[in-house]
Amino acid sequence: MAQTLNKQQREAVKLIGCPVLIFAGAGSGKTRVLTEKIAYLVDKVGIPPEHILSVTFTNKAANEMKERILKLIKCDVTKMTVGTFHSVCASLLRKHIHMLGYDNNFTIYDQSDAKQAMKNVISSLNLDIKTFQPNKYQYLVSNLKSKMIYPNDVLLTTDIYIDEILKEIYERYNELLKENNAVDFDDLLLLPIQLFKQEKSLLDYYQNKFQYVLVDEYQDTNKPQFEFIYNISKNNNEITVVGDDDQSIYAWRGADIKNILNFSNSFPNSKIIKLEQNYRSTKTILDAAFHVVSKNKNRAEKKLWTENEKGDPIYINEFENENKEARGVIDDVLESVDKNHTLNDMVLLYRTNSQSRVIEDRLRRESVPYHIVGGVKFYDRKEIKDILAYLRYLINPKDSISFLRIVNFPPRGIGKSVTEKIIKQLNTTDSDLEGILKKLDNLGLSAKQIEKVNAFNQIIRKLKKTKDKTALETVERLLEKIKVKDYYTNKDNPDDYERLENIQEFVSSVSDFSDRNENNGIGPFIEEVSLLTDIDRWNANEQKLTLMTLHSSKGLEFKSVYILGAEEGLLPLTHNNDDDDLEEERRLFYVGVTRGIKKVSISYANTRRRFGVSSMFSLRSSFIDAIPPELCSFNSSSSYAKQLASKIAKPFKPKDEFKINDMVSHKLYGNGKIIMIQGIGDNSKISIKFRGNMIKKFIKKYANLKIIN
DNA sequence: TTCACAGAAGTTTTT
DNA sequence: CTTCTGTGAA
Repeated sequence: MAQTLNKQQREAVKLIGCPVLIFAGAGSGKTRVLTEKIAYLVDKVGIPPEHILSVTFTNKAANEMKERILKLIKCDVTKMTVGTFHSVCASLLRKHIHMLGYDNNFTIYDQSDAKQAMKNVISSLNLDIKTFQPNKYQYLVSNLKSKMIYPNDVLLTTDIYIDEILKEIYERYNELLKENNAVDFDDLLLLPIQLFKQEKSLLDYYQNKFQYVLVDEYQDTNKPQFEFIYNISKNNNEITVVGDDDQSIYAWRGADIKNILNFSNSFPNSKIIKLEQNYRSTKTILDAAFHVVSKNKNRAEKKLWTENEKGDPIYINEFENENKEARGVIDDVLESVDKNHTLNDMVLLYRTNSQSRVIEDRLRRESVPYHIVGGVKFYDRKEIKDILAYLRYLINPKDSISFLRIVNFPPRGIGKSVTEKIIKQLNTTDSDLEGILKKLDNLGLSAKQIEKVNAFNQIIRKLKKTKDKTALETVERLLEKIKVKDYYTNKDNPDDYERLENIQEFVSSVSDFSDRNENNGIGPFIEEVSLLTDIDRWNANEQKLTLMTLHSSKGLEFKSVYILGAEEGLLPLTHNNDDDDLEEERRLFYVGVTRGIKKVSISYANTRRRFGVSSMFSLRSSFIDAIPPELCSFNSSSSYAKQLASKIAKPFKPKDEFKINDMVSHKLYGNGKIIMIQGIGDNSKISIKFRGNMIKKFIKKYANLKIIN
């Protein structure tokens, strides 16, 4: 990174008084420009921090931005509003959503909650769940919302045709959410716009509050996001957006490339600045990436350049199958670690989350520490969602989705017949969930059933007393009350052990939250958790190898980048032969390649298992063929296989560092002695005798045992 | 009501 | 190959 700003960067920083669009290519220092601009606005122009709104793509980026501003100038960054669209909108709604008939303690539904809600809607409309798949309808509704098409807009011109049934489902879904005092991710963006429309004074307030607006990754904004910032800044005209049409990779979730391409029309008298000097990558990497993306018809003409060296060629590696690919790539990673790289210099990128499995298996065998971004997210795990559901229900007693999740978990004898009666009452009368649970008499329940529901009510009532304590206290009390640890300990399912560990990790994250924040009740905790993305939990400084999807890698950089599975049908991933889709895949590939600083390796496998069984032959990606061969170094399968043969000749032997009679320590149970080992490798089962002759059996890879002397 | 088992279905990408 | 769903027995 250059020490001083170049001419265009400087211009972008200092240009105020009109809307500014910065076309910033990969690695051109756009985040730096945004940061410097904010510092300039505060320090030189004299705009108070509280009048600045800066929107980033992830919470992580927001935090980094704040830190970087602090390094440049002295100011109170906490007064500044820096965050993602979703988090900014959420905190706005916390203050004003009552104007729309919700309570300010509303719950934010993530997509699995939304799916559950959709499922309830479809069955309450007596529709066949097989024909009207909740998944599909949730997707359809979300798509409509992200285009700001409402139930009453029966449009034949859009690509989604709203028929009567979709309309009814859509309407009923919205009603259900409102009855639950809940919003989904789309509502988070839509409701503020509705508020602005409805309450003119509120719009005035925010126009006045946010005198200067900055937006990062502008190419990936959708219609509601555009409306949001447009409303706020249309009078002041003090707005700076940064984006790169070549890196637009979220059209599938409603991001509208027109937002960036038509910026000048939306904001009159705007100026455009182009940042075309790349400070990140080698000439070779840039050249290769350009040759791929320039195949796109739909793109603004531009070319990045760099003063950096030519550097290594692009390494193209062919493998027989996905297992050998994983092995080959990891061998290369380990070799680099021996030379001049550390594990966190490198990243493994792939198109679909499911590709991580084979890689993980290999990494575990080699005992390489790694971290996966995405996939099954931590807060999406069943055991964590259950606990969160309790917390959410404590805050928002109208939340029927959370209620249904916890009313019989851990099992307390409240079954389908009871919950169905409650839900029916909810759907057919005006009373809300809270009211129904207060008087159970007229539900037609047996005395025993009433007793059980009251036992549940009792637990909730007791927990409510700690509601205003710190999140940590509430969670600890909760775990104690519902005896969830006992529930998982007493069953003999090997997965349950991992569940316990996750709960433990959850508790430490709550504890961490309580330490970190002054305002540390369960409300703020849930708010943070529901808007946290996986990348926010990722620590780039840890000595671990990072694995993530190409999508997640946007905005990051690594000394060495591996792109796996570059095969036709996988990257590009094609479901139909739409040109627009192919162009987006190409941009995705472009994003991946341009993450690299020094070295980019691309690999593909000749056969790849999908759905576990069927092995199919695959062709190498056309994206590879778009890179001029003189920029590449090819490793064909056969020669690579030979190289490998000499290296891999020594048979792989699992590292079983545990022996019978070893003393080991365990996070939960303390110290104990190994009395039995069944099987070998990571999946072996280890029996340990702890204090008081308590014997527990663990799966090695999950147990996290440490040898003690 | 709960648990266990069998069968079916499913993979883009994420706030 | 996994994860979810539905069915039947205790």
